[in-house]
Amino acid sequence: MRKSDSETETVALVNEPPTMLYVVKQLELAVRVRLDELLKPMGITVLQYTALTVLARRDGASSAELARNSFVTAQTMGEMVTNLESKGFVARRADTSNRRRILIDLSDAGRLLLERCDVDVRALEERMLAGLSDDQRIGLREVLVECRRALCGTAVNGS
Amino acid sequence: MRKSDSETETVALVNEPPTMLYVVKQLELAVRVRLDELLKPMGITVLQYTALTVLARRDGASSAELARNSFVTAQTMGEMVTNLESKGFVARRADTSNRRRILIDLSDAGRLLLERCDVDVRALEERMLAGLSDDQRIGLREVLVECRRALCGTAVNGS
DNA sequence: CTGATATCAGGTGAACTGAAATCA
DNA sequence: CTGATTTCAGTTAACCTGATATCA
Repeated sequence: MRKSDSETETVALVNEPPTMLYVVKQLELAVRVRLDELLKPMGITVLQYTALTVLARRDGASSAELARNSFVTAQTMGEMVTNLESKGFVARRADTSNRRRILIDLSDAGRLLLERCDVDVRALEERMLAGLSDDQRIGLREVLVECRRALCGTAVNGS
Repeated sequence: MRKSDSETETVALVNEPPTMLYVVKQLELAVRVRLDELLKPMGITVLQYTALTVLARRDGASSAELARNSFVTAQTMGEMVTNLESKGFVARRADTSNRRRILIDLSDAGRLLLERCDVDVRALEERMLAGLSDDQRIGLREVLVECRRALCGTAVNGS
């Protein structure tokens, strides 16, 4: 399994290339740092921003649904929603057809915040993809979605 | 800016596809959860494991170097190294040529731990890539590395 | 009764800023 | 003196488990 032909001149401790898992992590790490720099002046964290963007595409979701989508427990997501609510970016609303559920909506302030971030976030994404051809961009999206699906059996959208 | 042609039958709030930044994050999220399940029985966290794999390829690095490689502050990395040292997975060693630096090495226990994780981590990676052709795998690595480089100007290896 | 949801309580690992000491 | 490294102290956001109440 482990090939030992050390062709490179580097330190021969482990001369295999980094794993794909590591490369994925390194990219996400770089994205997170840049996104954090961008969002800090806006008063929200990367995770809060992510939750807001999910709500922008799935308005009226329950806290439990958001939790499943983000791979966290219902308690954790409940705290985050409370936090976002106290900042005025989301509002909770009772579900008339099911009194145990509490639906979550973006507030106008939340929508405005996302719009204000939009330009900078798009610029960041463009910067990340700058060295790629159109075909590479399309292929990258497909491949990332496929990898994600292979790991958890769910679509990125959360269905 | 906001196109209003609601062709789909879903909630027409935002019918654009998720951003690439979001897809990258979702994949890393899925990887982290699976890796966490895998590493928990080994007694280390994903971040500790990552630090160990970096040391396996760059033995004798300083805490500050590791911090830069992982986009965290020197304080944070210092704590993590202390943690790993107390578990016996790394050892600190004085730099004879520069007394302010403290070099960090994997211990035998640390190397053994990585070897014990290796099979499961490789299986996880293979699971993630299962739906991809060889060409797609090669292309994915190149593209991810290029995206990372575009965001921070450094090679994945940390030079 | 079972299962899903929400929430409270308590705790932890991981990150930050600020400040200080050491040393090239 | 400047800059890099390490480390101490305090704080925070984000996550966990466990327990509890509600409701379909």
